[in-house]
Amino acid sequence: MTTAKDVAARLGVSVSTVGRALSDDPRISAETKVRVVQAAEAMGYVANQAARMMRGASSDIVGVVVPDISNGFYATIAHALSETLARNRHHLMLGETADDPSAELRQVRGFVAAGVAGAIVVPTARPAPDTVRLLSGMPHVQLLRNVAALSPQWFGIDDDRSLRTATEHLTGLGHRRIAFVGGTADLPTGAARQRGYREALAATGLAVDPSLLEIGPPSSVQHGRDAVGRLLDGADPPTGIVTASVQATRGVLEALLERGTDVPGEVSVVGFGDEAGWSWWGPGLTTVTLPVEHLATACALWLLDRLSRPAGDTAPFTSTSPGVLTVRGSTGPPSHRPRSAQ
Amino acid sequence: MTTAKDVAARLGVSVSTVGRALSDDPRISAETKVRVVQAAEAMGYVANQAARMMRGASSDIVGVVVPDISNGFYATIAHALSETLARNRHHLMLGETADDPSAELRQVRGFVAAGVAGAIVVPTARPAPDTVRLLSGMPHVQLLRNVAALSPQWFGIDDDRSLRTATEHLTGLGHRRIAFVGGTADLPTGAARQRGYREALAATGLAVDPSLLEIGPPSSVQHGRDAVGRLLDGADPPTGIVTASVQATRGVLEALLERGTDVPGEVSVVGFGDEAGWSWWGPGLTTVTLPVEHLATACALWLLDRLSRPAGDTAPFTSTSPGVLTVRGSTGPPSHRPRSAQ
DNA sequence: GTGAAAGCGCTAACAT
DNA sequence: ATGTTAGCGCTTTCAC
Repeated sequence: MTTAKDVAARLGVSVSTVGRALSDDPRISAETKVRVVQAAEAMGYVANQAARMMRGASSDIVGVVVPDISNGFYATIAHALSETLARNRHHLMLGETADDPSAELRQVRGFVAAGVAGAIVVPTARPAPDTVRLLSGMPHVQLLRNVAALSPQWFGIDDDRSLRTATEHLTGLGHRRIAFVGGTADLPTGAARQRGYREALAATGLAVDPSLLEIGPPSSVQHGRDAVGRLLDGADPPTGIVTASVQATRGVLEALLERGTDVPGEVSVVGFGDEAGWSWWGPGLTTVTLPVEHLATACALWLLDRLSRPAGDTAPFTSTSPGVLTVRGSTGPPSHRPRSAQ
Repeated sequence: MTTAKDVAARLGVSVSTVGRALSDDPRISAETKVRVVQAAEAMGYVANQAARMMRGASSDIVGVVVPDISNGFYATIAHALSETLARNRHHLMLGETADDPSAELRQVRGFVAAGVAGAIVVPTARPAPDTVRLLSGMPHVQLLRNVAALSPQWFGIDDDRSLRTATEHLTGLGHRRIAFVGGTADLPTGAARQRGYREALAATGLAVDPSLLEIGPPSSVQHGRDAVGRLLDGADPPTGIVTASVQATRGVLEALLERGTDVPGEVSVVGFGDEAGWSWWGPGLTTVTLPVEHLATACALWLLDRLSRPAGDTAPFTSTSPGVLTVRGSTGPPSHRPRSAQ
């Protein structure tokens, strides 16, 4: 690996001259600068970041933690982050947690060891104390999920409003038995989405029927699948379903397709997020489209800005963007089948 | 930040004693070890990784370069890599190239600067000379794509056979006008896939009709969309289409849906890869399912093994896995519409 | 305008 | 069994 010393030797100058020329120091003559830059280029010189960091410089690496990169939702986010970071001459270290706090801790430990400049985190429901401590030692932002133990900087979806929008779409169509399929209230996102659902029902004077509340683990396709079975095979099935996570939506869609359920004839469905293929699922999925790319980009830009500032500049900051309802074919008025109750 | 020096000073021993005690050196007395370990713990000492790396220690970071992480295909790969690396106590630095050699170079420069232990690369068609040189300086493997300039270690799909399988499925059903929609032969993968298509046609004694060859940029959804228009609006449209990349498939599916084309009545389609939702696209997409996860896992394991070996152990190694045909509803016998030619 | 030298924190070869 | 010293590659005084 070529070092500054090698470049200096080749040109018959000192290492300090090389260093200064490459950092565009005003004291170096234009001619020398050109010579040095060309030689460095020709020799494939890349400054050793470890050596720089020993001199107190912070790296140009930003750590990013997501639950699961194979989830299209997080893949989109990672892409937006990666692009924004790259455009600003930064690099990305990626860690997956699978929603496991100990995996999260391992990843954050890796960030510290690598000396990342900062971190962007989609945290697990309850990060380990060590995770919290390590993250406190570096600039970081929370993305999507917001846990109180971490920094008060957060970029997220307006989860409450998104689910209210979804649910109101169904109440507006005349539905009165609307099921909710989503994650636990452990996660602030889960709690907010449930709240939106409840608010929308309350606004129409509807009570929440506990048998229509299908609460499962954070990001579980399986839970979505199982919920469909329980709901539609129940004594008094819903005429509408709102889902509250991308994975739950996925499961619900798959299960409905397998059962050959008539959508929206037998049941209307409003999804959460908009993944590849959802527009051509059955009659086309009516869904709450989330501005994930903008969100991720804004988040990355905020962190980059934060990194360029002197330390300690940490005013609480929160940014939420609402989802937008995209109406396709999976929702319609409830059918009036004979019903014992009601 | 407490350093080994601080710990040494507190205990009145030398820095080397501290270093040795913490690395469990057999020459240090048990009693001293305990004292040092306790003091280090109490003072919150964490070894400076940058300093270690300057001493030649390699990091536990593996660089991964993919064209585009928002592409579900690569997201799946990144997930498999991340999981395998994490299980082996390694971390992942992710770079996207967007198939641009200069972006690729920037990412690889980042890897070098960060002192990654090795790299897993899905290379662009023509990596920059600098990219090649930098990668030569570290253990690396090619994934999916295989360019001659880089190391002879490669894990990929048997592209030739996969496309032959896809094409033979259509010839077997009686199709004689089969279009190919895929990327240029610039990329070895593109070339091999075209070859498979040609071989399958040749096996049935069919000539390649240049007007049915829709060759476009590497990973372009748009090209897939445009190709459908040109093919179906042409004078003598095909009765079958095989696609040769995930993105091309995506484009073809979208375009067919928009046109409202009858599949497989008007045209049969065999896809490449199997993304979320393809099973419920129209009549269900018949496609060549690729063993990407196994491939990525094997690739990561190989690199990890390579990293644990003494340097120079670099026998050429190639592993290819074939795709498997999954038959769904998008393929059937050609319909016999009146035709001027033939 | 440029060179020489110190030092960041660590480890390993070389003393005791 | 422990201490001393050199040096990794870089930046940054301090000299000239």
